[in-house]
Amino acid sequence: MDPYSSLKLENQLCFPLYAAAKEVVRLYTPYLDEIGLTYTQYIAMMLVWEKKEIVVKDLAQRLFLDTGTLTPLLKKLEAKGVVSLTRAPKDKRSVVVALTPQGQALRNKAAAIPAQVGQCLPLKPQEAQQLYTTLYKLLGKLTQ
Amino acid sequence: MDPYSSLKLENQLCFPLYAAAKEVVRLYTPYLDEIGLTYTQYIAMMLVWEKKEIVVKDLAQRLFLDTGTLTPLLKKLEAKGVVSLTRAPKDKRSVVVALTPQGQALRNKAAAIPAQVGQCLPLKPQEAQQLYTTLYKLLGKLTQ
DNA sequence: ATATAATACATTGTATACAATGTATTATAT
DNA sequence: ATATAATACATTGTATACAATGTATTATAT
Repeated sequence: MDPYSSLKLENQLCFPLYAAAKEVVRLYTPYLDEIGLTYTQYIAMMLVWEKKEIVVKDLAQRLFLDTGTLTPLLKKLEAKGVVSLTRAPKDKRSVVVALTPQGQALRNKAAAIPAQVGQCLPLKPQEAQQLYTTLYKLLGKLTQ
Repeated sequence: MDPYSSLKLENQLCFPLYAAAKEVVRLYTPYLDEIGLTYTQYIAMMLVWEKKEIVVKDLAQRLFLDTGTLTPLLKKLEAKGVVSLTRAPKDKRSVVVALTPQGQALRNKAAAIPAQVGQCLPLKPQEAQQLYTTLYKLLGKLTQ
């Protein structure tokens, strides 16, 4: 019996998770390139598209990212003109990320991406559903 | 019917994958800090521990990483003294990553980590198994 | 009312991650 | 045998990702 078998890469759950996440992000890249977003910018925009306005704190919480990542990323989105950044009048510590007309226009370009990428994901609907459920369960437990 | 529903973060499979991977890596960090490795260094060392010697090309293939990531990472592992890097005599384009005595010693320190982290992973054995299988299926299809 | 704590974000420093490009070596076609 | 292609790795540039720390603002305790 190999005393180190638990240290084998193939016996780790973390590794396929890490690698699959990277490969799926890479799958998005050519489509995202066309609309000028990175993957992280894309998931941030998804929340802005949905909420129209969202405070950095909430964005950070929903995306599991901290301000060290978000602050520079949001400045880039602002530079592209797809969001505006303003201090909240009620609480000047907060920064409101708001959708601009250009950001709304970008949404139309992005609308086709989920279907395009989805077709490249080689999972049956039931497998995808199960993966989704398990991952959210994991996420919920890991971040409480 | 919302024409943008597919663009909602909560309807994406990629997002929980991306976020869960990050959170699981974060779960490793305190344990890896104790032995002075980053997560990526750790998965690289797993292959070195298993193979004793492995060429950069094979390492890249197994880890789904390219040389832009691996070259500097391997130089850091070399600086720590846990691997040696030498050009292969048979093919001077290849670089052989070999385990050193210090690298072997590090393996003993690392041996406890999988069990420690495993206890923090809130999944039943059957769920973990299913997740593992689905992720490898996904990886296999994505990288062929 | 005011000192203190907590909050929200910004900044700094370190470490990936990868596309694009460069370079030395080896394999292949003729 | 030699020009050309392919291979393996290195380098450069851009973009995260996050721990640690700093700063302005707000909440709280007394």
